[in-house]
Amino acid sequence: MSDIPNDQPLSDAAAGFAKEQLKSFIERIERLEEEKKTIADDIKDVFAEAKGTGFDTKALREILKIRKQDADQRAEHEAIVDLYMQALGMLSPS
Amino acid sequence: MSDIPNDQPLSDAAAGFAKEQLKSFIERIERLEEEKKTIADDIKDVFAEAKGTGFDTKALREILKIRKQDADQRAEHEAIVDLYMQALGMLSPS
Amino acid sequence: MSDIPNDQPLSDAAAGFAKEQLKSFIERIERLEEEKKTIADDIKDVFAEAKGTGFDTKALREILKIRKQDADQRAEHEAIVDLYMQALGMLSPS
Amino acid sequence: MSDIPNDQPLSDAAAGFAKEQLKSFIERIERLEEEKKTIADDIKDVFAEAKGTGFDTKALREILKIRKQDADQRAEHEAIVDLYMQALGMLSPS
DNA sequence: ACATGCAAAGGTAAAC
DNA sequence: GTTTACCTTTGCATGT
Repeated sequence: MSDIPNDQPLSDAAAGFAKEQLKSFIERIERLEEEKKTIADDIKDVFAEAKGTGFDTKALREILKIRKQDADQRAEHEAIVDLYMQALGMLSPS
Repeated sequence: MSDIPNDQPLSDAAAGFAKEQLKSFIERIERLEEEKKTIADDIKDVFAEAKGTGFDTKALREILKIRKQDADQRAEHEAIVDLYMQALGMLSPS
Repeated sequence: MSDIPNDQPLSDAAAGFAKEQLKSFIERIERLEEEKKTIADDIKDVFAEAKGTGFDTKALREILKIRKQDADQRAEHEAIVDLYMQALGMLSPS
Repeated sequence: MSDIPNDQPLSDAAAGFAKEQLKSFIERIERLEEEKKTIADDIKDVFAEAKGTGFDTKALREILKIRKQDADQRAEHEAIVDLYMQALGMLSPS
């Protein structure tokens, strides 16, 4: 529940600066959130289109999940290989 | 990495078409999910930057939430006004 | 922020009953949370013991993660097989 | 799944021993994680049961949080008292 | 169309 | 300070 830092013993210029910064951060985030929502809506549209073409969305989601898991696991396997190679001194520690 | 089953009583052409369509849907969605993740990461970066500048992220999130609520309320209010105006014949029905 | 249900127009007996019930639920949960914490501590102990024996805990965690992923993926694969079999009418829908 | 690398300059006996140890640690942890999950599920069940009886789970969680804070404060207090007693020679150091 | 249950994502807090 | 795990919340799908 803390507030914006130090607007008491600051010059008006500094306070105004912090205010502008705050406004900037807020607006940047809101802009990005908007873009994110747009993309989320696009995804929904694609699902709807696929459903309209006769595909089962539940199966589609399942496929996407598995493909994601595959990718994750590939990354994990590489991570553990690196870890072992480090342990064997075949790789310089990061 | 198995494909969709093509042992239904479909012509090879139709099966191949469905397969291409499926591939297209999957790839479109995966592409969009990637974009969504990029933006989510961007948002994280902005929060990190704000934190580094001395702002309290929890307070920032609270402000964003309030502003979002306000926006929602405004939208809802306008929707009701439109509805009334439609009912009164002051607006053409959508 | 709602409260315990209906303690206004209830007989003292009913109110007492609700109070006892509440106490019972709270205590059951607190008991379980305690057990959960004990086990979490046990896990930490095993990691510490392994580390003391010369094992790299980071590698251990990596192995555990992969084994978990394997299990999850096996379950997912079975789920999608079922889904396809349903789609092909080889399985009754759940 | 792959094992730990045994191409180090270790005797076969030593390598086999390490392998057994690793397996043991992994299995002990997985066993404990399973138990932890069981208890977490039990807790969920109790919340569900409470909800079914008409209690507001959000309020229940709030009560639990407050009681936990109280317990933590009490524990902290006792720790300080112990510390003082140790300092005064009224308690043997841990 | 609504309401409920479930799954995924994000946020928060703790552990290393 | 970074990462990881838990928990909360939200949105999505399903059924009535």
